Amino acid sequence: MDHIDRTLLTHLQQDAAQSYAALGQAVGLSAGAAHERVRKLRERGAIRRTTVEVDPAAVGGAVLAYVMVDSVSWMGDSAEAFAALPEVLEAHVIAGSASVLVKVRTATTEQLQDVLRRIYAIDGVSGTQATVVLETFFERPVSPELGAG
Amino acid sequence: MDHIDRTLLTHLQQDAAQSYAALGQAVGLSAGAAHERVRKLRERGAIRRTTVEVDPAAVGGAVLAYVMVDSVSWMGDSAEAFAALPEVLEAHVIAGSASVLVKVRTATTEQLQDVLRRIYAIDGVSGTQATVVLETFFERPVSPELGAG
DNA sequence: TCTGAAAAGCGCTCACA
DNA sequence: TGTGAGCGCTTTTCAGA
Repeated sequence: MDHIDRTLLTHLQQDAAQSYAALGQAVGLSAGAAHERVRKLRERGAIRRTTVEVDPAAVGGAVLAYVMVDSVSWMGDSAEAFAALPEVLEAHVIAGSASVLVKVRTATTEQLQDVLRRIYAIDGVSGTQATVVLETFFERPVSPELGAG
Repeated sequence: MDHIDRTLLTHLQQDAAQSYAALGQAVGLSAGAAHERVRKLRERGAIRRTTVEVDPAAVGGAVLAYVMVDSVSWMGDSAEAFAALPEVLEAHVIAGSASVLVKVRTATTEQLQDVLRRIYAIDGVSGTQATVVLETFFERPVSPELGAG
């Protein structure tokens, strides 16, 4: 994982549909060499998959909220319970008073309320504190340049 | 945006490198028709871009934290100040006592501390409350099937 | 809006350095 | 780990329905 690899990752994050010739030119390599490096980045798992970025508002996810989930028992193996709710995009075990932090997207605040009800129904959950987002400044992928430290 | 479009989006999220022939077969259309639908999804902005999913841990982002940022003044036009910090992956204006919620990834907790210092230096910021993630259950893209309501 | 086919471009693999 | 070239497949386009 050198500077060239990080630059390749940055360019692929911006546009994964570009040709290997263009990608190679951006880092001063031939198309074949760029292809080989990207193949290895996939092999190592640094690149997980090629995907498309979907506008949340276009598919019924205009309302964004973060929910602190309090519990009375250990939530360490409740991943599936949260994953079963399609509106829950992220679920993390956190340090602090609450035990799980989840990111939720719904079309309306009524649907958000329904998701909170379904979270509350999960075994061990004793309460929820929802924080509704009024405006999103930006959402962006992790910068490979952080690795340059 | 009908059922076919939502299915196309779901398949593209899973693998944007597959052929239009395979994509069309998944929804019962010819490659040409699938191509035309995807082209329109891009045109409308439902698909923002084709990208790669990068493993955060592979590029110096192993530590994840959410930070509530309190302020003494209106933070509505401080988007650039947060965007200038590469470790800040998301920044949202929120309802509630704090005024901005940010998602941060760093390699170490020492670097997280440094990011908090730089956030504190932003004009109007009066305090930060960081919540460190101990374990991530999952992080996934918005489900196009939400739109089926 | 779809199908089917033709043309142009690219991915992938190879021999070689 | 790199280059450059070839074959084969895919993207992209278009006429027709």
